Amino acid sequence: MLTDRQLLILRAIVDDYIKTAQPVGSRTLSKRDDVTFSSATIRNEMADLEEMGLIEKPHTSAGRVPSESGYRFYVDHLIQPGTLTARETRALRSLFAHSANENDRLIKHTADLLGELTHYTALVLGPKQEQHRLHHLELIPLADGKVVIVLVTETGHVEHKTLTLPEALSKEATDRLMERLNHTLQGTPLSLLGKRIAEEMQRYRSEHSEQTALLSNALEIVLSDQRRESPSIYLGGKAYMFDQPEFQDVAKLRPVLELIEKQEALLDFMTPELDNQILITIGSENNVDALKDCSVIRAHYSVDGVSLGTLAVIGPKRMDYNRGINSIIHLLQAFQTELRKNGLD
Amino acid sequence: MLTDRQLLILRAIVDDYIKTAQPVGSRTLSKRDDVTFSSATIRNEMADLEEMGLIEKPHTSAGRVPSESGYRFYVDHLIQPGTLTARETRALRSLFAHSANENDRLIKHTADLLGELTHYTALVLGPKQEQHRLHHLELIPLADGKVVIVLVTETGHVEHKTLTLPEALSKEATDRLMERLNHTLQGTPLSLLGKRIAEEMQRYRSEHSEQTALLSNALEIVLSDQRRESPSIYLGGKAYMFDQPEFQDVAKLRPVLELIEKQEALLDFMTPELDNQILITIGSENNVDALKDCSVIRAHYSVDGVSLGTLAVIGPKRMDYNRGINSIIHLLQAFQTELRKNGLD
DNA sequence: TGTTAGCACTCATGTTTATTGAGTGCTAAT
DNA sequence: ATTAGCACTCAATAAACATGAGTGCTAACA
Repeated sequence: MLTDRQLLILRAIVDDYIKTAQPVGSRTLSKRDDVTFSSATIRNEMADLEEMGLIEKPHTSAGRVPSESGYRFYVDHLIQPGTLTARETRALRSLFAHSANENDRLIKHTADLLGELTHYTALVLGPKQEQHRLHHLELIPLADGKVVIVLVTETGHVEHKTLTLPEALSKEATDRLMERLNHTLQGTPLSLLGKRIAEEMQRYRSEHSEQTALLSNALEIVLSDQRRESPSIYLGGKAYMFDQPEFQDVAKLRPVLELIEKQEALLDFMTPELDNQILITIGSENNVDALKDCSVIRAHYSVDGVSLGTLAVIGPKRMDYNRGINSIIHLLQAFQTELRKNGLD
Repeated sequence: MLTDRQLLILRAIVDDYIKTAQPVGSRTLSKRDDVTFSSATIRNEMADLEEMGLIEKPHTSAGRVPSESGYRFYVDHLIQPGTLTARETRALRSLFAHSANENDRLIKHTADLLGELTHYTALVLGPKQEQHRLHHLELIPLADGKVVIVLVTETGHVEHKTLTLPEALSKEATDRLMERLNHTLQGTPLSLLGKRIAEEMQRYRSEHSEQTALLSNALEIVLSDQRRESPSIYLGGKAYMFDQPEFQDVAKLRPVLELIEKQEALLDFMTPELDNQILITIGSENNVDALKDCSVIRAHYSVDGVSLGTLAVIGPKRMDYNRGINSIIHLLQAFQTELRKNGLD
């Protein structure tokens, strides 16, 4: 167990290092107002903290730097909540005021805002569409046997596909088919849509003419394909990565930026098993090599108890956890409110 | 006017520098197979070329490096066409084979492909939607007075907006309105849609009940807004930027990557006055500070004589112009063919 | 007269050597 | 238990030097 003084020193080291990115030495610390004891005492305590694995020195004659365990301890025990400044709260409110009632834009907006609040790169994982329920299917014929099929969910989410049919179809036949599909499938979650539509089509084909077989086939393929589309990830504040001193080296910067652009890779990362709390992972805890020098703060957002997606902030291990956590908490609130207002998507 | 020997030397310098990124000296050159004269002679010629402003030296005792004018001359006079390797052509064909018949994907795909071919970052400016003509409007009511309006163009392009109406509307009223709108507005270019719809609505409102005034108002706002959406830009091969030795310094890399993410900034850049040729701009010729160390190759693509958008490759001034130009030419062909097949978008 | 060998000169780059100073650990005195 | 004091370490910076790739110029050559 750590003594109060050790806690004070550890917190001071982490705080200082977060601010300056420079190893912090005993003399520097001894000059702080809240430190009443001498640098020699600090050195002794530091030696102990180092033995416990909470801090380390880059080399013999350098100051101390928090180790990963040090950050972990800091995050778990030493962070004092703190709040957003009035200005930030105002910014948050006014910025949301402008946001459209389309959820796509709202999400993009949220990502930007989170970046701006934290000065780190922000990620927002959009809601999985599998849970959405079908509201309406519309089939719109174009020239040349091409057909646009539009799918609207109960939440107002719209998807569309274009397909080309080898033969023209009679309007009556398609109308009949669509009416039937809409009738039978309304309310089906997108995740089941593929299967349901296959069943329905089989029944339909046995009852009806060969002509619509073509269409039904195409529909089946197209709509079951929808299901596979993974939710998208929105980025905000990408440029903040450039500001971090630890990423001034392109070799360090590159893997992070590359990972961030890779939707697939991020997907795993953004859908962690996660109690309804905020999850902070530090360096190697991320289990992703590209993020071994980064820390990530994640939180799920939900509406009416249904978890929909994830907010995340990504920065160097020497991240301002306080600010990150606070920003994400506040934004989470505002964002969820906004989402609920829009009708959940 | 340059002598043949000077041309040979200039070309050799540029070629060499493109390959190695190292200043090239007279001795190195004299060892090439196609050089029959001595390093001293080369030095004399180099002095002349330098006097003409075609090459320069980073410092007194370094080799020579092409100046911007040097690249310009090289591009204008010294490039020999060359072709893609068989493997590349095959890759190109097979990759397009997989591409969906949605133009969005086709374009994204093209951007990736262009990046892969050139090993530079590629940009594709999507077609302006202003020229598209309206094919169909569909209005789909959701719960809570929310309404999704879906717009389909003759080319199969789909846009949608969600709006919230303060009062519920009768099905008949909306059906009547939509039928009329579809009838009147079909074939209207999106660029004119805002105006047309305003006119039409005015007429309509005078004829019909107050109730639909709400809807028509909303529609007017929503649809005229569409017009403002600028065409999007697709990126491919972003990561190749990291490979360039000239961008190993974050300070150099940053402005370029930042610019590339900025849709608005790129828009100007991607819509240049451009004869139907390929346009190459080198360094300061780009008139964009962030690109002062870059060269850009651009080409418009068109279908049936209508210019639709732009392909571009962006790399260091020391870019492999040959490869860039060839790739863009071949891809341009393939892409346009594919687009025509899809029906122009 | 154009070409080339030769040579002095330049200057980025790399290596070695000192110098400095921020930091530590340990010990002895308080 | 705390702290002053001191010897020690080592990154960082600077200065001194060597190296070598490159140049420009001149004089000899074909």
